[in-house]
Amino acid sequence: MNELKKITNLVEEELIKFEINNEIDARYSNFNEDTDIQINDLIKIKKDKNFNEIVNSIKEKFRNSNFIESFEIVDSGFINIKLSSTFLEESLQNHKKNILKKNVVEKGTVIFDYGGANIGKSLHVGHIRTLNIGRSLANIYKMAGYKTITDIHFGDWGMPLALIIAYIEDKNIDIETLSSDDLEEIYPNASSLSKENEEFYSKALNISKEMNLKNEYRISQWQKIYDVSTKNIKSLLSDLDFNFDYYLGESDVISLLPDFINNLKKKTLVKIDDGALIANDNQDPPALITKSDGSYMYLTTDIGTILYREKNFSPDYYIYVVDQRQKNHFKQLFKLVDYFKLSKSKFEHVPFGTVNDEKGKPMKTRDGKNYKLIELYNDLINKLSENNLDSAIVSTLAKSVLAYSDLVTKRTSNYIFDIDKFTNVSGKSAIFIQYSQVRAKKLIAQSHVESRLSVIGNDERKLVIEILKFNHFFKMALETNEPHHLAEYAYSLCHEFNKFYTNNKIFSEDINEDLKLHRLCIVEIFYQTITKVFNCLGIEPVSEM
RNA sequence: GCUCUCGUAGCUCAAAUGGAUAGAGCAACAGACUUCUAAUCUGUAGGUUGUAGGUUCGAGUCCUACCGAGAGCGCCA
Repeated sequence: MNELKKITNLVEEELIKFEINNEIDARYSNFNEDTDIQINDLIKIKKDKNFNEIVNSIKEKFRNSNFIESFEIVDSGFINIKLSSTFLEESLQNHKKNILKKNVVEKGTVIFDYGGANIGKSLHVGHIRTLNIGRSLANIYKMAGYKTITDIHFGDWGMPLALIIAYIEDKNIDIETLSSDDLEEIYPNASSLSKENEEFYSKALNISKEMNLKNEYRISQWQKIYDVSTKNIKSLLSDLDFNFDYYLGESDVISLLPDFINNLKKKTLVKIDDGALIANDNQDPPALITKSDGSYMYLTTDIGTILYREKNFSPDYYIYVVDQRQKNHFKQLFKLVDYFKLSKSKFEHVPFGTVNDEKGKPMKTRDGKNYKLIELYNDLINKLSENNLDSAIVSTLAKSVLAYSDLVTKRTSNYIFDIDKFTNVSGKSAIFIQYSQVRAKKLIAQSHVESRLSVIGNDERKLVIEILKFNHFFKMALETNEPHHLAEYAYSLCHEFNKFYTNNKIFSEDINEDLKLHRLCIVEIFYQTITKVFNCLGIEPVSEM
């Protein structure tokens, strides 16, 4: 339960006496020095004939509450409350229990589709959004009590693969000795060739069709490309701590499609239009199920994926962490889920903005190619290596920068990627929160006696209140699918801790034993909380720095 | 042309689903290390929240119009 509910209950109980059933909301506030929380809802009943009586009744209640140290009810109707030490202590103890609780599955199953990796294409800076947001949300949902399943959903079928095969044949490239670096060069070349050379394009179209018909030779070519590319992508993702429960792809679901499509035809849920098969549900633009040559498209494989997931996972909730430019695609897909009766589960597209360069265009390097994820990672390693640290710690720090610098920005904004800001080691950064966490860890390690909480004084209360805000931001991140709320919170929590650290010594001669153990207890709870936040964000705390 | 998203400090971004005085970081300037890690902390300066209206006790947030930016609109994914 939200600890502030104790306060709002007091107000609600009084209102009920006057037959008012409004739900009261309390929020943390920095209105002034004497205000920890504010309640705004009284304004709504200001016209009530008993208003003055209600106010007096609430005042009386507050005076008798040991949760409230002081309060005021101003004329405009705001209630400003300073919380008592008793309240803070109790809440902090509850918070600690809550945070140390193991994840228990008590809600439904949610499947996360994120990562956006495509066979034959290198992971580039644009991929960090789906990877970070997806991983973070999966962690958050897990903590919230859901069973989570993560699936990268490889783009490993259709025209891109056909283009690669066509190009390999066209240029007589030896498929047996193909490397992933070769593939990364081949795809852009094949793609541009298909745009200028019609003959090449129709060749690829034909290969795509042959793949769908399970032509043995094509499948064997496909398999070789698939093996080389997925091995490379998986290993990079694993190095960067992006691990999935499943590495399934479009290719895993196509076998489910022929029967399904035949069934749709029988039920006349689809019809031929301009030679192509479209859904018969009058969507505008129409939902294209197969091309006029019968081969599958984006929607087709996504439908197949739902069939697969229903059969193998039966999730209650589907979350797709995919670029917001594909909004219409998901709108169509979700309409088809109902129209074709694919599933009764909840479907949600969690869109995000593009990562742009300083001119506002999607991120590229100077020569016009994509800035690869591995390059960014190496650049970070180089930058952080300047301080003589163990290489394992440097790589963990680099990975935390990769996550944090991306996750501080609201999901939907198209943000401008700036390497200097991204790798910033002071201010609001991964390095800052890692440093704070290390400081706390070091303090805890120095103590050999069990800490214990006592009266929360003025020196500790700001930090304590900041710690208590965890619930709010966690819930906010969960409800809006926005990890940045927790990333912002990580900064303000650490900032509050660093202030505390600077101004209040613990292992100092003038600090008595009680106060020492009391402060250590708060530091411990800070540490447990920030560790939890790290976990939510997909960041691993370093041991030292 | 239609649809969607966005416009906040010099720059990059927040802002509790409508609350009081719009906050951070960077950059600038000024301070704090004989004291648990200064990758830290403190202070100064910086704003008519694109413009004009509207809704109400109250608007960065909701509505309308306009200006500006970006994205998407049938056989790519």
